[in-house]
Amino acid sequence: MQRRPTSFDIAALAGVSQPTVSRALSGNPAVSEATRARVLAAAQELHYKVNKNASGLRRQQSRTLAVLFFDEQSPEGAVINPFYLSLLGPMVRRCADYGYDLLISFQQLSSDWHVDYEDSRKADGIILLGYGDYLDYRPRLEKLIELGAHFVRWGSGGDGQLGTTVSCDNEQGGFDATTHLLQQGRRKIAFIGTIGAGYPEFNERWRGYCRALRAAGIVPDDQLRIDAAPSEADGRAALDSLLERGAGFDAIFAASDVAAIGAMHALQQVGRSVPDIAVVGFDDIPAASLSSPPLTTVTQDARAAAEALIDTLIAAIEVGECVDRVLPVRLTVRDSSG
Amino acid sequence: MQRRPTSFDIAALAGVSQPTVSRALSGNPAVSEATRARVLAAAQELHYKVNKNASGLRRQQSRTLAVLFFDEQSPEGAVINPFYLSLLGPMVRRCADYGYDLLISFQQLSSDWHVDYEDSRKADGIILLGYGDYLDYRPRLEKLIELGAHFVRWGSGGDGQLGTTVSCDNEQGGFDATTHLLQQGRRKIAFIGTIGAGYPEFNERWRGYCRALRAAGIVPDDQLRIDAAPSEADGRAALDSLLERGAGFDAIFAASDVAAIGAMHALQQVGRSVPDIAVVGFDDIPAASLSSPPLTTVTQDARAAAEALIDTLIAAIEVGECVDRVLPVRLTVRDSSG
DNA sequence: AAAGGCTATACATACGTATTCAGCGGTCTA
DNA sequence: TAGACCGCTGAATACGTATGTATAGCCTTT
Repeated sequence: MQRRPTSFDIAALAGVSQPTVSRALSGNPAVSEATRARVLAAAQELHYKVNKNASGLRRQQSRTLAVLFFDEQSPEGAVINPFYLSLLGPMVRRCADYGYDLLISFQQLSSDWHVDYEDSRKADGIILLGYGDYLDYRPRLEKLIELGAHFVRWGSGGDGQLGTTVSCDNEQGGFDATTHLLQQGRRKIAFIGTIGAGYPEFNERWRGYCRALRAAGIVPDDQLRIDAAPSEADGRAALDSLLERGAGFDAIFAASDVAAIGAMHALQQVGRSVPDIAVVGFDDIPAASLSSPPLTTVTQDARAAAEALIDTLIAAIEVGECVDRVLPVRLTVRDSSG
Repeated sequence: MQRRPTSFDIAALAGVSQPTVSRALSGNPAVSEATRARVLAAAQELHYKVNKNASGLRRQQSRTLAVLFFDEQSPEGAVINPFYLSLLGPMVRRCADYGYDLLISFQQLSSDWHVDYEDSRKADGIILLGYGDYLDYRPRLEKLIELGAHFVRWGSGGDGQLGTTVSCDNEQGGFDATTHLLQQGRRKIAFIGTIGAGYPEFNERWRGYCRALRAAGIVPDDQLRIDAAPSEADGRAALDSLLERGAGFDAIFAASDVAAIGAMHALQQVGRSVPDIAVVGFDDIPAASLSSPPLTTVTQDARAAAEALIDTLIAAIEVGECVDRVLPVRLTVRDSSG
């Protein structure tokens, strides 16, 4: 691998000094256009790329963003939320647009906050994914704030939140999904998803569900709500307890796709056809379109989410402004809701 | 954000000079154990972390590996093979063990090789994922070799390959899947997957399929083989043409899970039950266990694959040895194969 | 015409680390 | 006992860039 050209090589070729090269390439207005053009030509010719190490050392920054995935412990290896994985590609692209690199970390929820801490020194900013209110996350966020670190979370915006948040409009998604079912003539719509602690987004989806019902003159029935974490097994179990309760229902709105799929399986196992009992999920994970029947669900636009996260974080770093953002959602109707 | 401590701060605290700190932390044997202990204690106390920029600048290396995902162009955004995504977490962990960072890039297959080129200067080594023999990849690999870059590919090992490859035992996987179906008493097993150009792994899976059939005294029937790319639509279409041909079959081995799921859907649509016609896939993507019925498939161990990739690449970088590796596969039997 | 202001560039330096070389005390050998 | 040698540490320096400060040239102003 031949030696990389340095800014001195460019300077020599362009007939200027090294500092001028640096300024020309960084868009410093003190450099005349004629000079800049010569420098750019020379840089192009030698395939010159700024040395990130040297540049970062000098500027005292890394031009790197860290993404922290918090995965739930599972028996064999960690299972990452598919939605978060789908953010990865678009995030990388957006970062590249800004000239930032993306550093990926996977964290066990159980591990120490030390890791956040370390990442806060390696990167100019942090993106927190999968950071519900599992565990005692507050002290960790407070620590980050105390360190002066820039960070953005994906999740429920909501009330007593710490730091900046980007989220999708969970409440509206819940409303749209439920309204869709109502429009199909369903009246007894069950809700599958844990309310209260654990998954803040679920609370908002639940609120949207209730609002839609009330708008149709229906009072939410507590008999039709079952706790379920986002997992296939929980979705299955939720449906079973629903049947046990004996409360009649003609549709299901699950707060997560995987639980919705679990519920569909359980339904089919007891011989109930699925477009017959309509099912709607939330997330639009890849498996949603592969299930049978394909799952109607609330789609979160991964690219928009990724770009919003990056944009927000970089704004926080470079301009210092911190504005929460809520992204729109879209109902994707497939066969599971008739 | 308070100023990061430097090696000078550690030196002062430990009562030694800065070079000694550097040596102590990098495990240089010239440092006495007593001194090293003092240095480590001081470093711990101040939460000292080596400045990557400075270190990289001095050593002329980045201690970074680049992962290049090559995604297939799809109408809306790029769809990444779920298996590759599942490699990500384990790869990051393994890298961290070695003290390397992981830089992620997503590439359009159509884009210039310049990107590889650039990445080859930003990273000490490159991992190529999704680099089938789509397009004209040979010249690009040759360019990388010419640059003296270290890289490892995931894919089919095979014959005229360029560079080092880590792969799973596709041939054995095809053999195991087919043997499993034979043991279930199936005799007319269709193969769904494109043979020839495009997906080198598929050829190996096909070879395993043929070997298993021949071992059972069955001659592979060309009527029972249908081309299909790894997509749900192609799997569906493949099954339709299979039915059109009128060749009877009692089982299906698909060279990819997504095609297998597509085929199952098509089967169910024409009223054929799936454990009745047995279906086996390949990959064990997350959706495989969520399909209905859950899909029997050949599991590639993502963690083993990730670690093999990293280990191989780092060996190439640090020791200069390049050994191809083939990882074992495992048949995961679920309900789709009765 | 001399002083002042402005523009475009060069000079010098600092960022934090790793490494080469030199030095210092002590042990071993002849 | 002198010289060679070894184990450990410190001084000096280089990596490539970005930036504060100085300087040279030119134009304006009175």
